[in-house]
Amino acid sequence: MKDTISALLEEALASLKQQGLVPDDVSPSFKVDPTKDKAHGDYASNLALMLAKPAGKKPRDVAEALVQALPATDAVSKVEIAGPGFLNFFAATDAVAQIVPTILNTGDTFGRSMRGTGEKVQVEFVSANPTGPLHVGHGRGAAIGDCLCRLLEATGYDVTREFYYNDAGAQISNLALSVQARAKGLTPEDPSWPADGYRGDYIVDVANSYLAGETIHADDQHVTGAADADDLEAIRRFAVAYLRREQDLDLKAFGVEFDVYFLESSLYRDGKVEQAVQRLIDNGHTYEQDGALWLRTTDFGDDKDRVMRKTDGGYTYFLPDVAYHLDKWQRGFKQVINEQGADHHSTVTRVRAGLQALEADIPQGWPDYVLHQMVLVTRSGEEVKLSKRAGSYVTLRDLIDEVGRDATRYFLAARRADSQLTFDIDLARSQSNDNPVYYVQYAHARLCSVMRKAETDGMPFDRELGFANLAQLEADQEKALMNRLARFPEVVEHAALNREPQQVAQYLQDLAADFHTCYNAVKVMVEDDALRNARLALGLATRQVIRNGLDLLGVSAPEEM
RNA sequence: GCGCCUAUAGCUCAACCGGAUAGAGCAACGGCCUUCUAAGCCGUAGGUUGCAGGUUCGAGUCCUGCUGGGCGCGCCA
Repeated sequence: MKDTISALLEEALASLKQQGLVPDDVSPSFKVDPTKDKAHGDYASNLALMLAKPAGKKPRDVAEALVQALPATDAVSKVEIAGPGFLNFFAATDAVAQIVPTILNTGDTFGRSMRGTGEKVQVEFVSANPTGPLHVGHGRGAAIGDCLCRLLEATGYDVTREFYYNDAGAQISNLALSVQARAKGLTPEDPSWPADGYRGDYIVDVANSYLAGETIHADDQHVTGAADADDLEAIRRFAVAYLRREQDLDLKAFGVEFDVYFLESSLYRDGKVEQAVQRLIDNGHTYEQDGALWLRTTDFGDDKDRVMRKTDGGYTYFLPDVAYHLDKWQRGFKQVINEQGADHHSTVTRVRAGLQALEADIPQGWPDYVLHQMVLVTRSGEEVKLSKRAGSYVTLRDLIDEVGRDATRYFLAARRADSQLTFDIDLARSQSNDNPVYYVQYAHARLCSVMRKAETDGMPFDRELGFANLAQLEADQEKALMNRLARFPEVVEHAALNREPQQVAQYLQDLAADFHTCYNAVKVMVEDDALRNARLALGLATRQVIRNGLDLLGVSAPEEM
């Protein structure tokens, strides 16, 4: 419908140009938007307002000329000029209702497009260090990242989900020392406990498993505990494998799976870190100072230069990051999105600066970043800070176990990444109308119930009869619902291109509200065969779109509640 | 001190490339179940979009300055 109106306006615009009312070189990016107020029709355009200045006329006069020039069509029943010069389009009921067969004929693919034309996109997200269980912040990253991937896939991109494991840095040495200390029976209270050691109870589990000689299956590798508390290297390998497996299990329980697990250690093993260093030195962007090797990132917008090789010969985390991103580029990803916590935002400038310094024809501003703000968890109005297992933070596993996968995913993905999120456990658990997840799922279950009723009453949906009588869907609530359904594809595209999964959640709540309103206003199971089947068709279409939308969020669509 | 994010109804949040009278839910108040799931619906009330300027036909949205909140400013990641 929106496209139809845009096309009509394009023709009218061409006609005005021909008449000499508008200069030929004007091609405004005008909008055709759904109206907020029914009095303004179904769609409104600002084209006349955009043309007023170049045409040297009053907006309303331009609007008048546009209306005159609009080609005839039976999709639109009425066009009005309103306000400062908006064109209000009233869609013909028949035309609006055509969305119903469109949805039912395309089914699961309704809302999908080939906008991305199969282009490769990589989304890196979660990327937690294998030093402990995933926390709520990782959960937010997982929910946002995975929904983004689903949106991009629905928009026609070839998506790779990637998880980067920092398995080579100082944090890992720290982990090994902590597990070793536990294996030797030390506790964090002991004076010889390693400085900055990990204190959570899970370290005890790792140590016990190691001492018991258990075998860990993580990814493609199997690591068996050497049971030797003095073999720090064996402890390190075992602990990393153990925690990676644990994180994988949590992510699986959350419905998130990755295509590629990229290990930081592989960058060292394959010489990619060395190559990156050499390239930066060769390009003349480095200098030695205080016994360290620095990269002049200030040449590329950073506020201070950064150390890349420490006085002890080791590299700072930032250098493998640069090497890693060069590798992404060389793998052919013209589009890369990094989803991370905003507490790491300082790496954005740094990594981009490092990539520019490589002089590898990587565009400025590559890669994209989606940064999410902190998550605060509350219960009974109080902040929850501790979990026994992890110590100082709430784990993703805690949330999934307590409130369920659907509610956890929905809550973590339904807010703009930019704003801080308060995760209210009581609200997420509540099976009541103040819980948005249930509100949407209930709409789906209710529709399933209607369909079941149609079957059991011996009046199953007759597709041909339904499609033939869609013009009978004349109630305001039905028109509003159909207009909402028609918007789904643009919502998907918009959410994908702007990297804003929360728009899908917002849309679903609006759609569910439109449906519930309709449900209360209009009875589906009426005697009149024609009318009943038209309404069943609308119901099925609504159910399909709710299902498609929930699927983009990775949330289930229950048939009964 | 500097950088990034943020401020919208009592609360939690929306608002598509700048569009018409800023929208939902919760909480409050009043209604709707002998009829397809009341986990629902209808209605009432609730706003100087943090403050002050600017840009223009038009600003919650863009620009500048302030104020409050979060995060960051390591040879940690």
